[in-house]
Amino acid sequence: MSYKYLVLGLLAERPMSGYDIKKHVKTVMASITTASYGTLYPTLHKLLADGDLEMQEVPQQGRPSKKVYFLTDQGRADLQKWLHQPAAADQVKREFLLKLYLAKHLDAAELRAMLAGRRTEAEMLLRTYEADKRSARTPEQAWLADYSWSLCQAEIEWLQRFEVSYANV
Amino acid sequence: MSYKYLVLGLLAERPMSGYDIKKHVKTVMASITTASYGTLYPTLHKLLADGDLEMQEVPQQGRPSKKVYFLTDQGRADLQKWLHQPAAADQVKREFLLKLYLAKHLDAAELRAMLAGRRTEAEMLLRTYEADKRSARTPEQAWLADYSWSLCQAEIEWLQRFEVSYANV
DNA sequence: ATGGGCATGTAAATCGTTACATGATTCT
DNA sequence: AGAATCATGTAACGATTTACATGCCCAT
Repeated sequence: MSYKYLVLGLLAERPMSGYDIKKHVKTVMASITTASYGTLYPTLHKLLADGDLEMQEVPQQGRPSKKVYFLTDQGRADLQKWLHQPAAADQVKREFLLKLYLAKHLDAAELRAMLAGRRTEAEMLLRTYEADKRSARTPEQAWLADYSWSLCQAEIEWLQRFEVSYANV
Repeated sequence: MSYKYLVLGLLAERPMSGYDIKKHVKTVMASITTASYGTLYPTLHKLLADGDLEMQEVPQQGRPSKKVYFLTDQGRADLQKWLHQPAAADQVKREFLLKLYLAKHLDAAELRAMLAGRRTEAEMLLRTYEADKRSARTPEQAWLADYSWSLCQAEIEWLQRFEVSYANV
């Protein structure tokens, strides 16, 4: 997804270390990305080299010292520019879609099982989004959870319609 | 997405060359994947080496000869096994979601512009799905188009609700 | 003759995940 | 004592895209 703007966007809010960013991503942004250390640290190094970030090492008592990164003017400008561009139209690369497309190789019972399985998964996801909505601490977090919830709900409804209509065939 | 099963699934229907697969993918599966030659040919070579496929070169008059691939029993078994597994729960990695999350760095007018832009894009996509629904030649193609249409429609509705509620803030 | 379709492929670059490597401290 | 948390990073691997490279035929 280009993690550049993820990093830039989070650091625009407050200076952070790589570890801080990973924690933030894991706790409040899990529905957007799963960015790992293997991506995050190299991204920070690259942005530092490119002049989008600066870094200050902060010693701590009883802990390893932190490398705290913060935006330069250039980094801030890059972020603003990106934010003002329209979001790239992204493909919905779902494995499920491929299986649906290849459903001719399944018999009716198998197809129904697949759809039911998918719906069960989606219903579980929906519940995590509901939890996200309740625990949201900023408007942005709430929007995100609500958006994801809405699309997930739409998928469940589609699956239900499909299951009903397919049962009659 | 692992193109293995895309290739296996298409070849299960009828033997094809890499070129044929690419054409099929481009014309009727555009909403699922954009698989390029750089992925397709190496995937075919690998599946051939792994014993999932066999190949026969077919000379043609006035055209380069084709390498037509078809499934072995092993390939057919692999495909069946995969089809019977539940689809992996996939993340909705949308660039738009990241921008929404980072919206605190935009002022109200800019946010409205972003949402409107996104809605316009989604409405265009919706029209392509409607065209896909009309031109579908198999039930599977129709399901796919209908599924994509439903999710796209849900996104548009969410954006409209958001635009309305946000206009009052 | 130029562009498009048919047909094969490779190379370089980018992107990302997973697993590994290290080491101190704090909680149970 | 062992597990979790804090904190940094690298290496190997795998996946994918884009661009390149080749060449024949057909229609305008």
